[in-house]
Amino acid sequence: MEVRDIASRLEEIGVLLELKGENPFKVRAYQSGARTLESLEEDLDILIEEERLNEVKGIGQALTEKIIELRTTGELPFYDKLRASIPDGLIEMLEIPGFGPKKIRKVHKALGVETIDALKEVCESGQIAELPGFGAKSAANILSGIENRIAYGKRHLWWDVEKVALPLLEGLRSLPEVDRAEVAGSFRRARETVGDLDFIVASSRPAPIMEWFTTRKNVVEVSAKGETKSSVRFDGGLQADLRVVPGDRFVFALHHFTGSKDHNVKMRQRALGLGLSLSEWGIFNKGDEPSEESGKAYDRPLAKKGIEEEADLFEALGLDFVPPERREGIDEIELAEKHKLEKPLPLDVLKGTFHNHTKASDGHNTLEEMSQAAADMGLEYIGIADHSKASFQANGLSEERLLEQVREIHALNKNRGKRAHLFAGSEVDILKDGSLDFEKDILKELDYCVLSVHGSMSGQSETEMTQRIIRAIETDTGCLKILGHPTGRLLLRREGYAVNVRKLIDAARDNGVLIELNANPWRMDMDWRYWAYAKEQGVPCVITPDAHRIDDLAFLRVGILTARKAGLTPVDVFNASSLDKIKSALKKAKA
DNA sequence: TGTCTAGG
DNA sequence: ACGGTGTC
DNA sequence: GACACCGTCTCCTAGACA
Repeated sequence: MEVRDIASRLEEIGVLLELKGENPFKVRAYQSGARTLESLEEDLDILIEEERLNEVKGIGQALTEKIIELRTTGELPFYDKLRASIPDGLIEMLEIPGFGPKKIRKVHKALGVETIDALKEVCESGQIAELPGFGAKSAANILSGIENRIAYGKRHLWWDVEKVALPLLEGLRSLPEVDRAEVAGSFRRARETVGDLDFIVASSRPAPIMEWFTTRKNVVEVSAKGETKSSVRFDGGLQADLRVVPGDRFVFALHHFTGSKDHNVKMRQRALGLGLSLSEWGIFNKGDEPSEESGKAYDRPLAKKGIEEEADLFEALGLDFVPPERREGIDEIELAEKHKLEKPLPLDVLKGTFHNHTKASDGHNTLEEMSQAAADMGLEYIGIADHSKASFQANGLSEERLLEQVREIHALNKNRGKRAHLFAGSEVDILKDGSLDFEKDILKELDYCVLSVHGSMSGQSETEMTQRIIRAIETDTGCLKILGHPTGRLLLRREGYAVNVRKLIDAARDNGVLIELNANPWRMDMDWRYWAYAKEQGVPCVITPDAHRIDDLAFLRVGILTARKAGLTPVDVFNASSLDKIKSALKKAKA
């Protein structure tokens, strides 16, 4: 089992133990074990080998055994038993907003409630309101929480959220009462999916802003409307929070609500080390408590003056500016301290792209339209990689149709005017046994090919799938190879197939194969978390939109944000190179 | 008031 | 459950 | 050196409820 999966398993054990009402310190032990595991500097296998795992702070006897078991066998009977000892209904109840482990336990113990339906009943019958700590209001809230929990818990594609966020942001900024406005949260960090939207506004007159926000057309529910904070839900289920803060606190609120949580914790720890205390309300000297009468956290003097931008806030803690995309609490603070944080990729870094479809397979535009659209975006070149014949469902091209397309591309390039240069490629299916859907005699006619798995995705073990793809990576195609969407995931729809991504990266390194950052909002594959390793191994990234129509070329923008998140720089990104350089690289790959 | 939940 | 302390 | 015992916080804040 992968290290990250082991960590989340430990995390889950923590949750389950909490539901069982176990010793809170035991619960915490699992949670902190999960944390340390995720940010482990050393290689887990080496630690296990040398029997040094229990020397790691926070991992003792019990956790060591469980981690080893998960790593070597992927199984953990302790977990299975624990899981089986808790009714599924109780775990489901965690999705009800405002209803956490303690309350679930209480209701379970006092009334024997084990399912959501039973919970509904005791709410309606009034039994729950009798319990100490509960009342009529609690019952009503639980009931509405049950009704909405599906929509509440749902996450949304970054791309879809942006369509809601930008018009709202623009609207907020155009209000006369608004001094500054930004979107914060995981959207600003460019996470591949977003739970809810957070808007932060600087103003001294919140009321009209709240009013404007809660009366937007697509608002279906106003779940909170206070003096400084409102929450609404849009059709489609997306929730958005608006917070209005005084101008001199804007930066602190923006930073706080941008997160991530882990990043915030690290920032606050750092502040403490400097004798300061950081919160969403400002940065204070450690001893300064809020004044007695108000008790409000912001009611103390700021320890630093003149913090107007986030960069000032980082500087106050002795750090370089950390771009929002990097704030995941991984290593960005250490890097910012040592002035080693990569400069964020500029939004115009790409000179061209690869992996796009046309009408010939399952796209909607012609070669000419695609190359014109690419030029309109300021790109010098665009690669076409329509599906191969095995992708029957996508109208994959036969050998004849592909060769015909290559001829057409050459003709268009001869007389291209202001259009972008076209590269001839193919998205070649990696078949079940790891062979490719086209033979070398066809592939060598291409400028490049994208190797992707589309069929027979289930039923293979991680080892088999990894071997399958490695075999494809090692195949001589007579042209440059790009590994396409390495895990095959479709966000919010289906998990990727089981595959050892690190081994794929190693194989790509050994065979001079590039890896795609497929910026199609459903994919975002390879995942940003793996790129640091790819970069370390010297495997270049190709940012592609996997466009099926000209509008999809815009996906490149979120691809760049994701590459920023991964800490990639222009030298790591293949298609940051100009047309001439790409041409010679492609030629070299054919030699 | 204390307890619980939620938020980053 | 972990880690430090004190005890034999 | 094994064992029992005991305290245990990654940070900081708001708001709902009884």
